[in-house]
Amino acid sequence: MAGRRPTVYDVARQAGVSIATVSFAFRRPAEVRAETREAVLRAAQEIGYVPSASARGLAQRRTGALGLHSFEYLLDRPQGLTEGAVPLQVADLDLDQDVVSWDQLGPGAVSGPAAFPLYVDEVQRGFELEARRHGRPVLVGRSAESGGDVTETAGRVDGLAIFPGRAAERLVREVRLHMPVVVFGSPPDDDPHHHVLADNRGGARELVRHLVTVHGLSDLAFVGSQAPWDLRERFFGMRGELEALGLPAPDEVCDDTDLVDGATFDGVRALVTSGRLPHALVCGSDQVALAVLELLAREGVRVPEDIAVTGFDGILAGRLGAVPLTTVAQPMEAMGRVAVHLLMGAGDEGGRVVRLGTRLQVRRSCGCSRPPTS
Amino acid sequence: MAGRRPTVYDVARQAGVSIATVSFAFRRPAEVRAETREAVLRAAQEIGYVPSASARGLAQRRTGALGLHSFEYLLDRPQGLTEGAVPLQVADLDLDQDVVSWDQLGPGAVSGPAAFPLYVDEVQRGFELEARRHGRPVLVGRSAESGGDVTETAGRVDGLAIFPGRAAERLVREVRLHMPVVVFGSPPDDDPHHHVLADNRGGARELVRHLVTVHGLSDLAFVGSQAPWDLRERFFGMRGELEALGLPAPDEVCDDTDLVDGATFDGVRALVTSGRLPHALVCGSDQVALAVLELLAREGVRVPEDIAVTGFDGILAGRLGAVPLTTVAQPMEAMGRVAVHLLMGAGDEGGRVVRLGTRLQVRRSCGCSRPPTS
DNA sequence: TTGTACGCGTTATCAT
DNA sequence: ATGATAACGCGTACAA
Repeated sequence: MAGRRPTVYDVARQAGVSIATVSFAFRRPAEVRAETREAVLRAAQEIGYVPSASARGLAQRRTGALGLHSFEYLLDRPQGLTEGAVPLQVADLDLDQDVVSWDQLGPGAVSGPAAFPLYVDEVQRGFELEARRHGRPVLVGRSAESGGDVTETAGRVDGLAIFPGRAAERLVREVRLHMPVVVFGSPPDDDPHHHVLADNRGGARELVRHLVTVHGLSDLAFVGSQAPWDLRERFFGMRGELEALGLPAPDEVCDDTDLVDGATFDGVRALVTSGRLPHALVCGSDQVALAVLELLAREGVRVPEDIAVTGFDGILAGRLGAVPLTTVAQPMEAMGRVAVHLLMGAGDEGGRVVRLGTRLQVRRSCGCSRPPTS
Repeated sequence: MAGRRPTVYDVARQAGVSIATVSFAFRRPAEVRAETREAVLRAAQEIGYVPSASARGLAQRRTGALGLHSFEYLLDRPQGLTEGAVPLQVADLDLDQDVVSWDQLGPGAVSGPAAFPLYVDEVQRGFELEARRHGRPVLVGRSAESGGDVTETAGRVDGLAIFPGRAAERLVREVRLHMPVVVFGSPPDDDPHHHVLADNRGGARELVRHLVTVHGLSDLAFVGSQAPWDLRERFFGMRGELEALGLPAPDEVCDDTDLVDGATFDGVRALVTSGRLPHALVCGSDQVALAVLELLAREGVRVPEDIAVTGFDGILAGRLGAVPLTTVAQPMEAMGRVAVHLLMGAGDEGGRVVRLGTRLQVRRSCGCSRPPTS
């Protein structure tokens, strides 16, 4: 199994031909005599020859793969955002036993439904499916927030899609890659990249309209950091719709918690303690909303009876809790597919901006008892 | 953005040094004078230099990446197994609009919860997380059942994990790759590969014990193709436990439907039509069980009142249906992590076999009303 | 149809 | 500390 990997030279020698013939036998089978081709393929099979993508990529100046790189900050949390279970440490296991029992694995044996699949994962699925349709392997790279190793991923692919994460927007703008690049959910600047994003403002407006006109709620508060561009957009959308409906709109978010380690939600806590709850907490993302739901449950605040809570994204976890989450769904799989489509599009130089529509997903947390759509 | 990718030569010229110095500046920063290093890095940044993984891989004889290849047969089904919604066709979209509305995207806008994440996806997540921990990018390759392009993936990585899928077991046994290989859920043959699998027999036995001793069910029928090795193991486990409990065990499965296009479940249908239902349908996998649940619902058979139904795997979709599925959970994330661990293990030549324990997941479909565990 | 020879961009081994 | 140069394995133009 180990040992040096066989090369065309080995195959050529084995088959009694030249390396060019070996290459031809693989790349243009039609242009080589049948029996030579057979001999070559058999020789290759026998010695376990696998063409080196490195050498091929070098010769052709293209790797053939597409890349997806995400800057993540909270990964590797088996049970979800707020519960801090420790991920499985494989090195600590004794793998030589007959059976490694479930109990030895601990909570990291399976990915908790609150931790997977998140937004990134669902977009990634679309990316993988569309790449497969084009016969392209996908290289998945992930790095900690603002880590510089995008280049590690970029060096391996012909085109790259990037999740800028929470604070890496600037980094992305400065990156100057000589290949097509798609950036998800970041501001459509005058950079040379393609942008794929959801209609954040439109989605937020539709959500607010629902809360106001269907449920008669008027005092809405926004929860979520304003650092990421897309969350800012959602806040603006909320304000815009409130104003359009002739209601007062808050100037500031009521809580700018970012979902880093030990998210405290001081703003929300303050509201709860003061006893002066708004009618609804409009959260910047599902992950924020789920954490807020957990907090409220601990504090004895009932949702939706005492207060409505909404999210944004449409991740699966929002359906699973005790209180199913009303949210604005993004077309996540579609976003991944569109990214691949753009990366494969040869001619189009410039940075195209593709904005995809959202869909209001009404569930229980806004006060709807029998949701029209699941 | 386009144009030739800059190389070390370009950087060298720009910085007024030799290519060796450029290489050193990146790889052994300590061994180069501070100001030259600065100059080099600045030059690289300016012209957008990204090291070519192909060239590096060629020179070092290793790519640095790990691969995960799956042979799949049913992919790209946005809404799940039995409903045949068409996946999104990106090419048909007009991406130049202001906003591409949700309705134009159709059902393929998001991955249906019955289609994602499936078994493979959850294992893949563990694989990605563990690979990230080791600083390794992951190459995801997928091919249609029995497609030969494993080599496409293998040529790009230093180690490869393979899902042999439903019928590609033989293919995997014949593959002779000169790198560490992990095979998921296939028989631990005398091949040179590592094997990572769940305790299929043990899990099935625990499940059957529950059905018999807790619910008093004695007439159990197995549903699922016996082509895949792991499903055979589960059937054997069921028979073994029945015999151990002094009950008659069926010689054959009652339905050997494989989940290919238009899975018909003739065996199950026959049972329903005949009106002589067994006490329980023990399904070979969650996906089979979910399809069976759907079929029974259409036929007006109530679960668990008229018949119990169980699955195997523990995928998320099993929790989401109208009748939450009792199943045997595999430690999917852990399996992916262990695979990476084995691939990174340098010395160990031979094929190790790691068998991970399962856990009975009791929900409603077996007749339990208040499940002890969720 | 098949063989020879060069280039792809990087690393690493020498000299200097 | 830095520069010249030889691999690395494959594709391909060109020669035979």
